[in-house]
Amino acid sequence: MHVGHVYTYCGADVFGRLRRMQGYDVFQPIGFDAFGIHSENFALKLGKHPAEVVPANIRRFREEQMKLLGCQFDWSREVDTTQPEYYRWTQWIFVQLFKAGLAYQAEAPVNWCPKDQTVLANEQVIDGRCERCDTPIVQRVMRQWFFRITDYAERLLDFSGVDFPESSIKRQTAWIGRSEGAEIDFAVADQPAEITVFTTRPDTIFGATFLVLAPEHPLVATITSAEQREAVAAYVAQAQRKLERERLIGAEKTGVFTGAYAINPATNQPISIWIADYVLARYGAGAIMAVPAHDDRDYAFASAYHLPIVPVIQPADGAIAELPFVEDGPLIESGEFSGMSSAEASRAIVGWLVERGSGRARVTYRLRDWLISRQRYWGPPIPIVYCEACGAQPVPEDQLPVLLPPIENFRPTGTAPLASIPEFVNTTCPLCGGAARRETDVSDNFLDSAWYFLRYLSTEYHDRPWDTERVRRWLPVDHYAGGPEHTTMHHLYARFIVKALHDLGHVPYDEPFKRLRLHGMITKYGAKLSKSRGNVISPDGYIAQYGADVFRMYMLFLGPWEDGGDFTDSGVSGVARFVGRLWELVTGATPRGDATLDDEAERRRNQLIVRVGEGIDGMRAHVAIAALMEEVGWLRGNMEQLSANQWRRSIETLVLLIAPLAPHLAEEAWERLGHSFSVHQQPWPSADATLLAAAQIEIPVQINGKVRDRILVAADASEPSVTAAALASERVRAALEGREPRRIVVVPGRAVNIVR
RNA sequence: GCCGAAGUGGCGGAAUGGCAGACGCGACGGUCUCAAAAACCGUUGAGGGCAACCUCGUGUGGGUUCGACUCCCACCUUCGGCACCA
Repeated sequence: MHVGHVYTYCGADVFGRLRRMQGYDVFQPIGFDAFGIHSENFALKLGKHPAEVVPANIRRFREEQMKLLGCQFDWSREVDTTQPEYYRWTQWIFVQLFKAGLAYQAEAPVNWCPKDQTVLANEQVIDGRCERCDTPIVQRVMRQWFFRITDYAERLLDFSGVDFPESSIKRQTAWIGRSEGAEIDFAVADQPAEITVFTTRPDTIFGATFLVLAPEHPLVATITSAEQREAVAAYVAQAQRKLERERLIGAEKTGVFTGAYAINPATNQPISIWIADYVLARYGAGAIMAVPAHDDRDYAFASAYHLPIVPVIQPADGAIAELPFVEDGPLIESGEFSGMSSAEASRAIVGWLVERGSGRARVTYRLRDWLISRQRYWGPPIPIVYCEACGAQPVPEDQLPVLLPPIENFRPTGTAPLASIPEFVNTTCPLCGGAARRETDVSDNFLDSAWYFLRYLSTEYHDRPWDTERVRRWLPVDHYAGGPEHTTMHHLYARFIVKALHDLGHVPYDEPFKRLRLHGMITKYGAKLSKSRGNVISPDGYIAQYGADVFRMYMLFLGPWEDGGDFTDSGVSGVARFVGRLWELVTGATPRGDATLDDEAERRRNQLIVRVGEGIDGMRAHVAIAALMEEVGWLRGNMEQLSANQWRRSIETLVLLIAPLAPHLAEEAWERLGHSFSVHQQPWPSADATLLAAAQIEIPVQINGKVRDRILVAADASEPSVTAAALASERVRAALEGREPRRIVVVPGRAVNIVR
């Protein structure tokens, strides 16, 4: 555990504790997501077995670290995703999706991590590198299991019912990447084949002067001419060897002619068909119509290979366009469509293609189906059995879980470790009883975490994954505290799984999280905390020295929770000093002062309730802590002017308000004040709105926007009386230099501005 | 290149149209002490003035407004994300 974890957990805990005091039933669960490559690699590094390392780590994490933080986790409902009673239901979800046709097997180009020796989902490739080990990813064609998350693309774009940060919505939307356009079929000249392309610019079809297929396009071999066969084969082989990253970033456009021609359905002219790696097999149709006059990439390619460039769009102002001209504009050289605007022409041309049966409107998504298989050991076996006669069959639900067998050599080799265990592989078909083989891949770690919020509620149930009544009562999650790194992975997957389970009748709602709040990152000298950088900071020493309460508050005092911050321990002493002063107020003698400041103290007390509550509610505990510090300072300085009753009222409020932030201190203080256990079961103090404002307030008097004086007026003073008071001020009169004000703006309760 | 967030003292930050710099760190001065630490008290945006006070000041340039850190436009910088997505 490092200080980043403390920041995350305590930020969420302070919020949860406030809500509990505010009278909500708060369920704050915790669990361990300990399957997956990360845990397995860690075990490999230690030369131990994950089944041994994981429980030991969980124990240390829970007993020696988490429990010291003072978070109100419900440990009785802890989950551990590596336990059979948990992953049984992960497998059950797989079976539900399989039965619904949402899990399927396909031969497809996939991301392969050569170091981890497994495939990865698209979301788990960061900048062309493995999300876990940073190794450059290569493409491989393999038969793998996928979830049809793309079927949910449209619904995943709908955030209308949830309160998510704008950044999260934007990122998920961009990741899903909806784009409207058309599919257009091009007949191949002198061959029975047809090539379908996807374009967002059907209006430019008259300018399509060649076609480009991705090297992996299934028709490449079919259409290539005998003369070009060798060159094409060489190019395809070369493209396969390249890392995806190199293909994407390579500035130079490369490609090769297939020797074949297609007919442009708009012009009826033959156009050459090329293969180039700037066209991606996994997007759209894996093939494009190239319009070099109106697309940067096609222009670069056409220039490099001396292909024809035909402008068919004009700038709206009629100027001669500098090519490539990628904006919209009126069509030229486009037959009956000439003169139409891009938007108008797109509609008309798609209509015309539909009539001829050679095209259709089409929406495409950048989102890929979720690749679920992993050729690794440490995960839930995918619950599928292959039978010669009956094909792929799900393991019957009453036979779940498919236990992960304890094996010694689990080192990844590229083929699933489970495949080396005949006792595991060989089984019988659940349908016909004949000999069958088990699936030997395990499922993606992100599937484990895509549903745990459902399991927390019903950890004691062994006959069902969750109790419907409890789901109805507690879910969806009211406040989900997480990291922005999960935006296009965990959050997206969880939303998908819940929507799928909803459609299958297993949960009554279709968004897992109502309110999402993202925490910022804790850095050291501006760098992310990581073992490889050697800058991981453990909270243990700080907690031992200052106590958990001081450390919690210190971390949150860094600034807004969503901003994170750079960890320097230079400010811990300030929080420690504050806690010491508060403690003195609680334990010191009660003053019997003259009560002259009782009214002010009461007003401050009410204001404090509002400030602390609003600060915590907005995940800005630092302003709540600052307000508490101010109040402690004020009480210390005005003891002699407060009655014993008012003093006690103020101190008790202070203790109640600090309870979410410093739970241990507050409990002890509460007891010292003569109350019984527990301060955390007390209601959050309510502020009396009528006491928030003072009878007399000080407001600034500005002249031309510059503050020249401050005057004391009644809070409810009328405009004319405020004006009169402002003009009566010595300083104002001096600044006016005898001139008549041209205008006087009175903002009730805030300011007066005199325009000279 | 595109999308997003942010730029305020020496530092973390506060103020979301009305007194810029709350609160804290650091620094400086003081009390206590043989001394130091701790604790406590005070000062601390820049410049000017003996002083009361004055001038400037929230990345840069423009704009809206009686009034702008806050709203609008353009730009610069930093961070995060996406990136040949047709």
